[in-house]
Amino acid sequence: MQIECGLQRGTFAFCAWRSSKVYSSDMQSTIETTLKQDIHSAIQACFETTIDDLVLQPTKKEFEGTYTFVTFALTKALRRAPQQIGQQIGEYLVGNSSLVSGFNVVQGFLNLSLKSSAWLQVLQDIVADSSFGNQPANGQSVMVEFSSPNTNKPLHLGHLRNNCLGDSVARILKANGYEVVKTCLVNDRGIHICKSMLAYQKLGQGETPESSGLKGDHLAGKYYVEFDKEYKRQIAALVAEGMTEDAAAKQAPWILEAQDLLIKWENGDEETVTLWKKMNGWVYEGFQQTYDKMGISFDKTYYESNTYLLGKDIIEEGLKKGVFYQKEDQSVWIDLTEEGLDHKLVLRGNGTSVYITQDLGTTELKYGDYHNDRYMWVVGNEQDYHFNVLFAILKRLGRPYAQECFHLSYGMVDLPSGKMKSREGTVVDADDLILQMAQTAENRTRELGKIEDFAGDEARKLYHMLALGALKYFLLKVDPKKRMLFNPEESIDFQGHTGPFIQYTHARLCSILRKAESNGVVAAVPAEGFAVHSTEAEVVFYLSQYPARIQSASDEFSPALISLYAFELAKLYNQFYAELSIFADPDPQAVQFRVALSAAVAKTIRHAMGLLGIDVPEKM
RNA sequence: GGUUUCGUAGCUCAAUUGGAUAGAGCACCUGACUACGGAUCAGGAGGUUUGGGGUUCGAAUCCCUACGAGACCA
Repeated sequence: MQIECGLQRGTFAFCAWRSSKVYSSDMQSTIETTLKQDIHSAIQACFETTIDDLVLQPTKKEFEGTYTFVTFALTKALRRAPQQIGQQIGEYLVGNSSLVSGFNVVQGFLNLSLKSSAWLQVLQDIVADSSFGNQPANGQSVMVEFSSPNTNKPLHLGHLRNNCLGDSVARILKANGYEVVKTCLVNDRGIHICKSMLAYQKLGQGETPESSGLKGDHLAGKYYVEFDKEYKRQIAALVAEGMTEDAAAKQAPWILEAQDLLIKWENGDEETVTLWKKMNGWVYEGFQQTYDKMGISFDKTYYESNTYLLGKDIIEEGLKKGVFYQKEDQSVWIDLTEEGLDHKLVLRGNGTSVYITQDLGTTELKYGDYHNDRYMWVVGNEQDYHFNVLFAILKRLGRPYAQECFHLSYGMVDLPSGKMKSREGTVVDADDLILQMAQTAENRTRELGKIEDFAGDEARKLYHMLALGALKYFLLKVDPKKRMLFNPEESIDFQGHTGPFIQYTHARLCSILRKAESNGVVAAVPAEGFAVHSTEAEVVFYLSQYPARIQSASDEFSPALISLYAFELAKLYNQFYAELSIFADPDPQAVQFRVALSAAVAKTIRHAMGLLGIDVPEKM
């Protein structure tokens, strides 16, 4: 008899990559595997049956035990009460399992406690595993495209979320065995770029980053705002003369001039292209400074100015294949009603591209360059529809990579006043925010006065590390899919559920390890005959969950899972730290064990924070 | 108008994907040993999971509906 009690993963309509994932059991610790085998034996022995996929969950804190086996699902097939099933299995395990020391049954929940020897073995395995947290190469490669800024304005908080997510997901995939190519597609041409160019031509008077002291991207952004101001004035003036709002928006002198500039650029007009190059150069330099500060880099940068003409040949191909159809005005469309989408324009009647045309071409280009097995785009959820359309078209065209594309759609960062709008000046600037965070870190550190022995340069590095820790953690601890709120009035915290909390725990751990070294204590896990305290067992158990957590984070593309893990681990360790003395314990085995445990926690915290792109200090 | 996402403590977020008495942090109140770092720890208070129906052993989670918020498509 077979009983179904496994969990089925949800499926995602547009992503074979994701929907094909099944929770694998290969990431569980060896102790978990053994325990499951023992439960299987118990079920076999008690009820003469087997079950397919047996699920263990961590026991809730308010109950005694570490692992919980839920028996509700078995009641129908066994025709017994859930308590009775739990009781029988529990009794069998205590008598026959080498791991189980005790159990209790609450309704349909069988809570199991493990022997000290089991925990010693688990920690021993973790300590011995030099690649703990890293999987061997799985032979799959994935391209992660993220950041993708516009060169008409500086980066803001929304970009920071994007950057942190893309960077962290890339690290997580890598730890899970993927070969990762990080790419960035710079949106460096188009009407919005021409707007700042025009305003600069009109008002710039030769201003440069050097002459103004402004960072290049901020300088360009300033003229983008100037354009908008003047444009609005012109519209208002036309409306005052009796024109409708719509007509005025189309006929204001500056918008006409900007459009003219765009045509000149497309025709390669020398003066225009020179200005474009000059201003974009400033912006790239500014962006690079911000990326450097954040510790973010790319393996390959694509520029839209090189790719915006791509894709037209694919339209041609699609027409021949009958995937697209042409209207009388020569515009090209695709009917995606079967996929639950609309009719979608893929090429304008005058032969010019729309976004989707370019994306078709760029995706083809990326595939040609790298032949990755999988492609990910880290882009805000405002473009959900766009990506659904893009992937649907790729499938219709029969592209080999169509099934392997995934849009990592993340929620917007909102302000208390609502959405950030750069033209209305309601943005939180990335550079400002990083600077402000560093200042907070400095103030806080000075107050506490713990690093008086640091040289000036060393201290500055620490402030920066803490600032980025706080900022990145703030952005990564929330489920990527959900929108999140940032309140500039309440600056990002350094206490509680924060990056610095975890960084602090690491610093304190390092302090312990330094002391162990100076005391001549060697970290060691006793083989037998040492009673592991329940708080210690909790820490060991949590450590053992780490590989499975990385696997989930990789499957779900969610750094938030790693963030929460690091926080919980730090919190558990702090409890242990407050509860038990490490060096004052009379039992030398206890001292060695606790130092070994501390070393393992330090290593794991460092690794987990590393997956978030956050550095941890040895002192703070 | 059509499509779609969301609504959990005063605030910001969790909840092992349908499991136990819905958990953390912030803010608020009360405590912490000359043992290792108090950016810490222990405790208290705080909830009709937006309202209303339904599905079943069991719902914040799935279905229907009303209200509210966001996004996208012309």
